[in-house]
Amino acid sequence: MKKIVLPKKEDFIPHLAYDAVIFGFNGTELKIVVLEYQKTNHFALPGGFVRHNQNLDEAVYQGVQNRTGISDIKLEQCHTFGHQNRRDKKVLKDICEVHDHQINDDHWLLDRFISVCYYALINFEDVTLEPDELSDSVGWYGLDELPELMLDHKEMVSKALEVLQKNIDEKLVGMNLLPEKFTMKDLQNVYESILQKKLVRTAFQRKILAKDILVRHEKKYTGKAHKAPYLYSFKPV
Amino acid sequence: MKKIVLPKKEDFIPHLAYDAVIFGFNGTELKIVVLEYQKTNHFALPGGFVRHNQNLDEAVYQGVQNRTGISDIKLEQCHTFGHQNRRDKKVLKDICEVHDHQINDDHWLLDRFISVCYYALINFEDVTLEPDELSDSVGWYGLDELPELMLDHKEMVSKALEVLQKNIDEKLVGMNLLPEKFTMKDLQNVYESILQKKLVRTAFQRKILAKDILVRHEKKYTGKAHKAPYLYSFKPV
DNA sequence: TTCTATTGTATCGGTTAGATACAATAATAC
DNA sequence: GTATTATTGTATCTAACCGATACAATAGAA
Repeated sequence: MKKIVLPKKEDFIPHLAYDAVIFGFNGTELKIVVLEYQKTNHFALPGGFVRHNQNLDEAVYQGVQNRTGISDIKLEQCHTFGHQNRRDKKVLKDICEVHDHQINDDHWLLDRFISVCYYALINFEDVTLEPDELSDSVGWYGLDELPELMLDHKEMVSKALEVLQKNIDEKLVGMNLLPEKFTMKDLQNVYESILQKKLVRTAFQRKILAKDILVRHEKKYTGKAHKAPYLYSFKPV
Repeated sequence: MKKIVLPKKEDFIPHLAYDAVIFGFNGTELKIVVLEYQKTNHFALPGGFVRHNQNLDEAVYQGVQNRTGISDIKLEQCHTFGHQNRRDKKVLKDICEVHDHQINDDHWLLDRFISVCYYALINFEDVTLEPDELSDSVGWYGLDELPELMLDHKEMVSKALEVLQKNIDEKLVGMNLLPEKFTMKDLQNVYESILQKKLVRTAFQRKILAKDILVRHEKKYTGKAHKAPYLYSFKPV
């Protein structure tokens, strides 16, 4: 295994980290990005540290891009986790050892970290996940099939979902979660996946149309034995 | 002037601070707590640092108590401010110099800090503000009469107000912003101060009564020449 | 007794959401 | 070609909610 270079203590703000909950939708399912650290069986949200000469927002944006290959997304803050027991020396040591680094108990990476949690919502068919050198794999996991996550990352996922649900209307407009043209059912699937509940079809359709944010196009013939739905796209701003 | 002891670098997490926007209401006006640093003409939100052996939440709670005398309040997180230019060496030097400390440009207090902002809502007649040794005074300021605040503290106030407005219904129930018994008009004043807009009297009354969270008591005779309003209290949970 | 300001409540119209009904329709079965 | 089936688009009914308006009740002053 190629020996990687550990982040240098002097480059980063100590005790401060970020983590990101990246929600993706592919037309059917809501999933999130989870990294697996090589040969350790440890799973985690993509996260990292903030450089001394970096804005927090930028650190998160660039870090997510480096660790997952995902760029050009809008990340929003959701909560800062600051409990003093959010550290796990064993996990960090495991990860370092796989990469041929023996680190002492007082190594800065094993310190207590405060972590600022961000979240984003994207179409997961628009991106190709590319694990960085620390990670064995980076993949999409459904919310019900998450592996055991490091530290309080599970709690971060819950918090991020809560915030996303509250902001669903603003987050969805014009976002390319769906292909350019989509049916009303497609859009309802997005809402139902995020809100994690069934919506009333007729009321949903009426509500969305009343917003006056969609343009109606031709019908979509699927070959199924029933009326073909119209295709819509978001009105350009 | 008594020479105070500066916080010791080794006790605290470097580069990490908190600040608190404490909203208070006295039956008429919404105000926030602002500290004035002695003889410097610098004003700031109550804030401080997090000890290595302290949870973030606890640091904020204890810090607010130490710096303002306010205890027994529920603080909630609203945003973390992490722009790299949120530092102001001159202001910090001024404050230290007043207390007879000459500090160098590379002193840790002059570093760049990431700050986690919290907010709370209390009845400001329930507390006696007691400035700590760093502060000249600690006082309540109306949102329209705020002095110039340090760094991005003005932005923190805006953000906190925004979050408070969104959560007003949950924040108010059972909170002792008002005396034990109050009139509907009193309650409407609270809402109007926080939302910063006039509400329709009849609709407000109907909405609140429909919630079924109030107990109606005797009337309140103020001596004015008109119908006396009923007094209410929050239903015990 | 009259007057005035405020309070409590009712009513009307507009908006929104769930429930229900139903016509339109695309492809299949016959 | 006709009947059948599942799905879609829309209309209608009802209940909840809110602003606007109206109005009776009333405490104290004039």
